[in-house]
Amino acid sequence: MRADARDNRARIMTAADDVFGRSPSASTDDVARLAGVGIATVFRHFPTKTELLEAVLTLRLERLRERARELSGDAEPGKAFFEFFTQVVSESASKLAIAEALTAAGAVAGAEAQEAGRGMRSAFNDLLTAAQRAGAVRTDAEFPEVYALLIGASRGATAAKLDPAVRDRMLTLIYAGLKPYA
Amino acid sequence: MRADARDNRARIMTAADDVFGRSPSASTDDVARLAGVGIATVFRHFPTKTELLEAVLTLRLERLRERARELSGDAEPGKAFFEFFTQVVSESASKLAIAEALTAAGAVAGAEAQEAGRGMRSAFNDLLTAAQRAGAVRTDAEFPEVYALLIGASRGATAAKLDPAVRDRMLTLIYAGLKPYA
Amino acid sequence: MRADARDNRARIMTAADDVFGRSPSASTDDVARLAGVGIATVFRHFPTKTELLEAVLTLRLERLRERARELSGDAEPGKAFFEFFTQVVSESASKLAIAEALTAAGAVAGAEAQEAGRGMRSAFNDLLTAAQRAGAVRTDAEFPEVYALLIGASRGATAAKLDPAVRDRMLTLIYAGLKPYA
Amino acid sequence: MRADARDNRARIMTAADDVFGRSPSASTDDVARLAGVGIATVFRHFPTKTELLEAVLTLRLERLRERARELSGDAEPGKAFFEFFTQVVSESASKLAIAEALTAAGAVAGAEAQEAGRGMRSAFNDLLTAAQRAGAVRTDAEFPEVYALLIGASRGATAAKLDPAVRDRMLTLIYAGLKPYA
DNA sequence: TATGAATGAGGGTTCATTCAT
DNA sequence: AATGAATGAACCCTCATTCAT
Repeated sequence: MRADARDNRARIMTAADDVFGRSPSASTDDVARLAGVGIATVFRHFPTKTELLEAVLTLRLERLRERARELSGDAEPGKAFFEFFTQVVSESASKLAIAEALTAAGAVAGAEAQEAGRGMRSAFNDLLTAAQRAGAVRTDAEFPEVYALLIGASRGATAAKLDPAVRDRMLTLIYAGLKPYA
Repeated sequence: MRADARDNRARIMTAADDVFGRSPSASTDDVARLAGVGIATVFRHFPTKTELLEAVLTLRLERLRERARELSGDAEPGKAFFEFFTQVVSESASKLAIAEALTAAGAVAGAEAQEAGRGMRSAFNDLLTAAQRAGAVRTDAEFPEVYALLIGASRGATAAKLDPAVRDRMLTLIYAGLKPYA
Repeated sequence: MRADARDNRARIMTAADDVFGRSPSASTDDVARLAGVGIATVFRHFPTKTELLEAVLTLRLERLRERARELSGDAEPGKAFFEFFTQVVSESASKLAIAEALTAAGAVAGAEAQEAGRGMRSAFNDLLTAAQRAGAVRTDAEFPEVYALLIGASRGATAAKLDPAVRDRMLTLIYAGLKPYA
Repeated sequence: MRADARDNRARIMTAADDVFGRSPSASTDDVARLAGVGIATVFRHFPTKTELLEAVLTLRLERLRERARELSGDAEPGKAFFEFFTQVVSESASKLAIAEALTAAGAVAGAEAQEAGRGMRSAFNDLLTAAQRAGAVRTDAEFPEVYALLIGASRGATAAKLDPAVRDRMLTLIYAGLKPYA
């Protein structure tokens, strides 16, 4: 791939992340305009709008996976787990795409997106397990329901455009339910 | 209103609830086709697609309000509160429209929908307060964050098409956080 | 025809004259609403929108014919002719239907409308001939071009929403051309 | 602008001029079909039907302005004035769009169309003034009413689909009124 | 007879995708 | 490889006309 092509691809991804983060029903033209390229260029890189959306989701998932991995070496696994959870939900409030990405993580068609979803969930599972081992999260909580909670809290924050203070109190309630002896 | 018109209106509402319950971006044609009427008939009853959507949401909200009110006289307020919560989330899993209704409850333009939203939230607040008085829900949990939890759990269940067992375990975690001394 | 039916017919005609006088592209619903009847009643009386329009034109033409006939007995034929001309153009400025009627007078399909058109033109021709005999209008001006002038002045006044003062000065120019030795 | 785009734009304009010249209520589809392009292409060049109509009017007005300017250097200002007047009215008989353009010249929203309208009226005014200075047109006739006459004669000729001979005799009457000592 | 309801064809407009430069 | 232009299917909505009450 030529250098200018790689550049364009990156700019399209950035633009798409921004545009779809604001409004998932945005048009491909919007993306092209923000990226400063012609619309045909977008379709050259992503033959289908769906593929473009999947690429955005994949990027999001990979970033979340990275963050989870960074935190997984933390000395305080409980703090690491809750910090990750909080960050995801907080960002979801302003980035529709994150909540979409979390949801679609399992249902998406493309191979790359699936792999990214698996990786992200795996990293999140590591955080959870470590926190449980450290006694910071009750051990009878299994991964599927905790992940469902993460999705729910994210989508709830996104959809309702939640007041940050309310969002934090909601997280406090969730964390109370996740902690041992609760 | 004439009998046949009332019939058609009801059929359109039912069809719209079904169609938008599956996909909120469905077309008005889809609704008309499922209802078995011409598209102009839909527009005669609901001059705008927005008004049709709002009517569906309003109906949903009114049903939820009814259910909440029925439960509000229950002898065991704690049980009543959690039962309502569970029912809402369970149904949301198969009916997008419910989650949409919960979210839109405050943001919707139409007067009727707004009133229905207020009524539903008020009835849910009554359930919450009674449960708190009965010692079944911690008293430092205030309405906004509990409602946010309800929305989040509903949207999460909807979006992820959650396995029912997982959904129940997720609710268990949420309830653990809502109960006193948790 | 029953008495109530005759009443309704008259009310529909009045409403149509008003509505189409303002906007020739108005809908049949507008007419029905202003007339205070159901839309089906309009179509019972006038099976086609075209027929309704023709009825309105016919009425207009008949009124113009009446006015021309009233003036045809006037002691001063010249004054009568110019008065009629001025009245028609003045009213056209606020009633689109008049200009339409004049234009359509010859091109309309319905038998009644054709008859009304012939009657109106005939009465106008009488006014013209009398004025010419009285020496108030040049005798080499024949009916077709004088009628064309009437149509033109009417449509011009209508279309341009002419300032009344300008409209009068325009008529002065036209009359200067119509008078003998001019 | 690319060559093919410029070609298509020209073909759309030509088609629109033709179609709207026959019937101002024609559909955008009609224009596209006659132009031999897809309907979306029409909307790409003219985002709104109104803008397309205005473009057609603007073109007409500019052509009239050009013709007026060409004639304004004529050695016989009187002949030039009447020739322009006659040409406009003659063409209007077969091109609705010209009469529409004349009428809309002052009432149109778009900046270009307004400018074209001003330019055309200004050029016509020059012709008039020169003709008056040369003693070919009475000096007490001011621009507004002469312009109103032009509009009226055009619309009259258009609407009535006037026989050319009658049209010419109508113009003779009008010119008689415009000449001095009349 | 009068009415409101129902209808389908059509209108303007948008958008994902393909084509030509 | 990059671009702007072209496309047709689909969407929301309106209206003259027909049907059922």
